[in-house]
Amino acid sequence: MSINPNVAEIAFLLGEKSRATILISLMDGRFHTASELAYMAAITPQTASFHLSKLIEASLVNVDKQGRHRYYQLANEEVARILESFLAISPPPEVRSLKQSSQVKLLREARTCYDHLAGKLGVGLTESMLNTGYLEKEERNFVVTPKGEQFFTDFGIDLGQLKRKRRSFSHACLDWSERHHHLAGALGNELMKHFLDLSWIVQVPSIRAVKVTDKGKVGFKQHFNMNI
Amino acid sequence: MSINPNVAEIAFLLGEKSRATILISLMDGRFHTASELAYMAAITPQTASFHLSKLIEASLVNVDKQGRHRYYQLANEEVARILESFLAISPPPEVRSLKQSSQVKLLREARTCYDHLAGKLGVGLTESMLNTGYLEKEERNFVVTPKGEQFFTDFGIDLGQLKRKRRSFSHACLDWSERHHHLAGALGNELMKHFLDLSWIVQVPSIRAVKVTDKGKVGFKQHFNMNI
DNA sequence: TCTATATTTCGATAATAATTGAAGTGTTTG
DNA sequence: CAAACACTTCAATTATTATCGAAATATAGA
Repeated sequence: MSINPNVAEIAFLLGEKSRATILISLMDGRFHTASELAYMAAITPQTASFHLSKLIEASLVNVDKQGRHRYYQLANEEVARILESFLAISPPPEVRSLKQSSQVKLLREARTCYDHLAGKLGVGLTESMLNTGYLEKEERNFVVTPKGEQFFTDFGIDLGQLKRKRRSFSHACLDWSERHHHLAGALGNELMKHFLDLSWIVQVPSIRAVKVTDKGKVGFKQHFNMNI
Repeated sequence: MSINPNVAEIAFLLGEKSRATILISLMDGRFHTASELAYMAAITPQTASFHLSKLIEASLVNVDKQGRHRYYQLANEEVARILESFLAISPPPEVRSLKQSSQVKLLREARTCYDHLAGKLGVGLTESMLNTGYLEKEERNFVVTPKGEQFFTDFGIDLGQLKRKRRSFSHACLDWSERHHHLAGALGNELMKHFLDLSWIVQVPSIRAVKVTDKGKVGFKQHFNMNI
């Protein structure tokens, strides 16, 4: 019984914190840019690039070049399954299961995804804006309707300035817990920053969860017709 | 979703060739000594000890101290399952499946286990010696009967010298392919060396398999009443 | 073309880990 | 008890590898 080299190779690649974080980040099925992945793993883009090249070499990850962006994703279903089995293998420590499960609950409820809102809150917000006709979905992006432009301006968001930024203005981001798209990009980022400024949401320390304040509950109801 | 540190930790431990070899060697369910494991992984006992202490710390492996020996085994069923799933994850390359399966067949037939015979040949030989009354099983050991002493002496094996050796004389070893015990220890080793000297068996290069020669077929039939 | 941005490559450094010789601990055996 | 043995611990060495600053490349948009 000789060991299949793949076992050790895959295990080796997973056995490094930064790479494990990158791979698990990619498990949401979305494409991610190298910078996003670097941010998530708390390393510099250079280091992320170094790790990504290793992952590509091992056929665990693919790149999709689009202009100056490079979108990374897991190479195929099997890789995702392998990673899933890894996660399944090491369940959260039993002792802290109460705290742990409440953390997962919080994350499902509302969290940051890179620099915008995700979870029930993020998806609900996006759907609300689609329903009220502020946004329209168009392939991988959301576009702001004239009605939306009026709304965002009244709400205190300078769309002109955002559009001038070199990053994606408003792309759709698939939510791992909700399995629906939510708003990402500069607009998604600006909205979240605005909610923080308005104290509608506060960040939960140490995890990526956010919480809606009482003030936020009123605000989301009034401006977005959402019941939190 | 924060990453469970266990994922990276377990993967890290598996991602090293020597440790992977040790772990997979332990998958046969038997206890192994540090020296055996070092031998299998082709490293020095010091290095094996170093790796084993890491594996113990991570609760993947247990030790059972018995006198000056320390018997290592997988910590529990779950660890075995995890390893199994790893092996399942990376099946042998399809292209070589024919060669691969014939190698496994060879190993099941007859192989070396550390320094004695295992597989069908090893188990069959042991059962033959039990049936003819040369050996008797006694817990984890085999004992040589008076009839057996006569036989081994006639066969050209100096039992006195073997008993004077500081290693286990004749313990029972569980066979992973046959799920039966076979003879290990100094006597098992001496028998195998004797078979090699007599050209009853030859080693198959690069894998741990051995092959019974035509001369061996006659010999095993004549002296051990075995049909190969 | 120039600038901002995203990413990679290069080079150097720091950190980490595997390996082994030598020495030490504890155990069995004659 | 002394010698052989199984194994570990220590210490030093040698890879290996992760990391990041600096510079290069490539692209999009003004």
